[in-house]
Amino acid sequence: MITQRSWLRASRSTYFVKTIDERDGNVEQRIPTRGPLDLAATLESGQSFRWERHQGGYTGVAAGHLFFVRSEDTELVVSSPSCTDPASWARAYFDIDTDYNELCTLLRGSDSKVAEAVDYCPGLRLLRQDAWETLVCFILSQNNNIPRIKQMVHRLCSRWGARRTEGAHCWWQFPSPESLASATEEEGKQLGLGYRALALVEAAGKVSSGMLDLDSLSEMSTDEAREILMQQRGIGRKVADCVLLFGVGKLDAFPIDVWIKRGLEHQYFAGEGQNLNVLREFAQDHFEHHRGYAQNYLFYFTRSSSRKK
DNA sequence: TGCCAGGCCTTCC
DNA sequence: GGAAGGCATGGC
Repeated sequence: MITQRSWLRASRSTYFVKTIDERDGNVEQRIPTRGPLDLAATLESGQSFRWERHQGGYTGVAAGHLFFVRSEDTELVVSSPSCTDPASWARAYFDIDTDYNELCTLLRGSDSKVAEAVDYCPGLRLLRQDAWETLVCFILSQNNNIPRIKQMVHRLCSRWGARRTEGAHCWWQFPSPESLASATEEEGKQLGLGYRALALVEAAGKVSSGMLDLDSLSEMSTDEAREILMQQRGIGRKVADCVLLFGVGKLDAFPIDVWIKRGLEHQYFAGEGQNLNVLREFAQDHFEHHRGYAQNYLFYFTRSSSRKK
């Protein structure tokens, strides 16, 4: 498998321009986005669950810090009351080192269906998130909808996350594995997490004890990493692939949820229902390169166009 | 009011 | 090995 990232990356000549945000006094940093960037699509599409609209942009918590982001023309503007170098965080988080002009061109060349999905929202980014946070969020995601997942994550953070205050701002950090490991299944259920509570507490215990080393997953093959994740309670093929794609940077992962299943069946199988294994094999062969990016665009296209109808 | 949701697990055949 | 049913509950 040829990795696409090496040649999608261009030189790291990104420059930052610092200004002062008059609204809250935080230093703003501006990053050239190198291709389209649609913040609404990216932050509300069910990759991450901790962002809210705020004064023409978004506010959210990541890596323990509170961030404000907005897009202006070809720049991403980012500030934070606590992080001293929000631009460095944003560049990684929003996949800025990938040239999305080039990526979109590559994907459009794969087939007309993918081209349609890319053209529907070329500014959709693949977020590069923390593996632990991604693991927790996607354990909660099973048989659930995005607004409710956001609620659950919010409750989880305010119950077991550390509270931080900086000036006029306060926020909850994402709970550490140690913090969640101290919780019980019953407490999770009382918080409205349902039957997912047990999987959550077990995963926290394994991560905090070192039995499950999330950092090591990036060093493994995607298949090896997936196998380890799927040994955990409450983590099946789909959740594992989401963790690998959004949290570990395995760009060949291709999570198949109900929307992707529907989309693939509609686009490639004349609407005829297919077994999940058939769809996995199809995706493996058909989307040989940049599979994870293709999945992201197809998910957004299928879900959004369906909701419009 | 009833179906659905970024599914997984167990049981049954 | 694959299909069916159960699981909690808010959104639509």
